[in-house]
Amino acid sequence: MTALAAPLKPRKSPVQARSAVTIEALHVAVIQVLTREGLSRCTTTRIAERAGMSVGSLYQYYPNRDALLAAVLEQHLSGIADTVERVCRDCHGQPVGTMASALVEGYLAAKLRDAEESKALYAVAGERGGAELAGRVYKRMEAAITTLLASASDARFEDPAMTASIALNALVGPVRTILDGHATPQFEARLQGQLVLLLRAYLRAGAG
Amino acid sequence: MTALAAPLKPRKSPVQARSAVTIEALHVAVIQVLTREGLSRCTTTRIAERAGMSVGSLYQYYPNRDALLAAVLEQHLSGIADTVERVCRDCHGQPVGTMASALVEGYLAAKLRDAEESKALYAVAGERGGAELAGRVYKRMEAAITTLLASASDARFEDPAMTASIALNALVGPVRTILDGHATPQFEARLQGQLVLLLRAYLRAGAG
Amino acid sequence: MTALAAPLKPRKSPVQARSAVTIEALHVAVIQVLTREGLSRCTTTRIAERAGMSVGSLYQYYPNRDALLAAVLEQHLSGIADTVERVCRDCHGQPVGTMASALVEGYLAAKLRDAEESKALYAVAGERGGAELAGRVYKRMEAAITTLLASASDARFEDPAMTASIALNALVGPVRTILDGHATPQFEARLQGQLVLLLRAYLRAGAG
Amino acid sequence: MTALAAPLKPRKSPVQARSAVTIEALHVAVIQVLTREGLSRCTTTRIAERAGMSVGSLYQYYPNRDALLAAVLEQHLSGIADTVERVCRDCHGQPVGTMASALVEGYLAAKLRDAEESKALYAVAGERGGAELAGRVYKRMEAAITTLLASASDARFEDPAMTASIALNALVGPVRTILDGHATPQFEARLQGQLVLLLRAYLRAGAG
DNA sequence: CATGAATGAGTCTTCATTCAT
DNA sequence: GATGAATGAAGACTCATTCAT
Repeated sequence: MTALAAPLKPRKSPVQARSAVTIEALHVAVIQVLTREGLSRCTTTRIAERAGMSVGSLYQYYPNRDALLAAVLEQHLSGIADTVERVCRDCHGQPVGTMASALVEGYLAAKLRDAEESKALYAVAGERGGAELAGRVYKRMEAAITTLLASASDARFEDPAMTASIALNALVGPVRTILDGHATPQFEARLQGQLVLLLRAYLRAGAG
Repeated sequence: MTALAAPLKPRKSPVQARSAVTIEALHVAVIQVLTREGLSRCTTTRIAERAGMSVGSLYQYYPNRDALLAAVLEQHLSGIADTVERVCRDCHGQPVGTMASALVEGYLAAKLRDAEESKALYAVAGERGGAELAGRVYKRMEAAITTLLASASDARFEDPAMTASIALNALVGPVRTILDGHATPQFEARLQGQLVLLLRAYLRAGAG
Repeated sequence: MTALAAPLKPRKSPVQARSAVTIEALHVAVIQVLTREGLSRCTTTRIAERAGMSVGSLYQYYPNRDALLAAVLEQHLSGIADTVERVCRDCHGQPVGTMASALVEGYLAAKLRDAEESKALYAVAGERGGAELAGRVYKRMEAAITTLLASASDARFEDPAMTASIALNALVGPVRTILDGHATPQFEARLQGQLVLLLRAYLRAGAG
Repeated sequence: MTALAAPLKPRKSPVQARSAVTIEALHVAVIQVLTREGLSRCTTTRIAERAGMSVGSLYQYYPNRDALLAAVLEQHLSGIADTVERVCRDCHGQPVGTMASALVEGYLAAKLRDAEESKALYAVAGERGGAELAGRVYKRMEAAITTLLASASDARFEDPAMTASIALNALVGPVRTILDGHATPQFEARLQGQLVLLLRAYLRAGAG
């Protein structure tokens, strides 16, 4: 996966219903193979097999393995970013305490909804092109949070972009720890509360 | 890298000076090849070549490629953990504000000292066994920080382990963002200050 | 192209105008794809696409890829042979000097009229069955020239067939050199004159 | 074989005796597979199998299939060119009649010595890069013949290069006809005599 | 009849690992 | 102990051909 970022889009636009179904089957298969076999054993043959089609068909929809993996990763990350953006719109103009809890809840919910998927895709994101792709999506979230913070009813930030970036990235670590399975049940149970605590404290401290 | 977690230790104990030197050369070579070629092109032949020895010799020291990669990853993460543990010993009994800044400084310094190495190894850590290995090392750091927090002169934590874990993981995300290169120069410049802010605010908020 | 020599003829007799048009479109497409992509990338899908039809339709007209390529090659070579035969008829009974210049002019004109086509088809002719096909067509030309030589008004050949064959094949090499592009502009410019010189000299020398 | 001309040389210099033997085995195998199966079925697997080694070994000596085919073609053509050059040196300063017969004899002998090999390689020479390679070697022969003609004791050529080129290429066609098998036994038997006749007539006619 | 998605055998190429020297 | 040639399984990708729509 040297050029994961290259051709991200399916070859055929899923105009026909069948295409959409096939593409979805491929994405699901990727997650499954990734989960069961790991990235290095996530081969086109195995993906196609699990998706119930031939390798040839896979290549009818994606120009190469990397494009497929990238598409799956992008779909996943876009979903997370969509959630964060929606949360940001909903909290616009609220006090920072509300923002903090809404962000934590939204991000956590989005990431944990398909925990398997989230976990499986960390490996893909770690590859060359995956990091760039992830970077682009993170920028979207950062921008949304920046706008959000600037609208806070009870605080004023000197450098909202910086604060937004730190805030977002501070959520990433702990959530990944859970997904990677290095967390005790306790940790998991109390995570959301602690993250709200963390974010509120930081936002309040960071406000002028 | 199907069994990254398997045999971590070199076959030979580095009793002889030559072994230690050879092993070190291999580790350095791994980082270089990883950086220049990426994980998928980080082959045993290339590693051996860059380390100035034959593939055969490589297999004298490690039973297989995964063991070598795992050893390099472990060495790297152990180094980070050592730093964190030292910092924790040094700050024992201090106020939380001091602890926060010391932890941030120590962790950042350790990770950014060999930024190339840190970055290169993310891919290795993403592989099957890498996550578990990373998890084990993180436990060490978590334990050290837990002990540290419990010794704070100006605070008392209800669940120091939980707080330690969140605190540590909150550092991970932002640092990775820098290493992945998705950070603006501004971000990088002000990172340490913001992380100290973040950690202090969280620790104070989390203290009973 | 394992069995290039196999079924040469289209499945449908071009009774219907549409068939003839479609077949012609396919032949043109073959030349274009061959020129732009080379033999190994001259696939049925690409041919059909360029001919403005589906692969399925292509198989309505030819039983397989090799049959199509063979048909195109045969059409091309037949055209050359037709020209040579016509020239031979036109010069019947003339002196050898006239024959030589007419043959050279006719062959050169036919081959260079569609230089791209001629050039593209060398690769096809090089394949297994292509050589046999080419051999058959050359026999036609050889026969025509043999008859021609036997009718010469100013010469008598001991073995006209032999002389015809050598004469014909002596033209082939130089013309191919031009088409392959290894010829200087000078060469090209003076080629016809030299070939006439060559042929006249040989025919006169070969005449009893 | 899109880039047949690319890396022509073996990866390892055949310093060790074993290398030379292995390389020779590969070259022989290429000719055999080419002869028995045709160019399109001349795969790396089949070549290696016939050479009595594994595919991996093949790739230890050549970076890819095209490089191997190109090397075989070049070796063959170089041999022909060597012969022609030697003949040209030997006849330097002789009368054109002598030159003509020596050239014909030399070229024919060289090409027919390993008729199978010569025949098999026509297909390779037809490929993209093969034509260029062949072009380069032909230039060598052309140059040698040009020098030869300029030294003729009994003739003076206005444009020896042009004459050399036509003369050389006029040999190519008839010889190929034999090798392709489209020749009657008669043709073959009398070929040399006729070619000498052809060349002598042309050279004498072309001399000022 | 036309279409073009699906198939899967077959290609080239790479690489971890072994073992004779 | 060191070396590096040999191995061959496995991966990514292509393409001729078929057949359901």
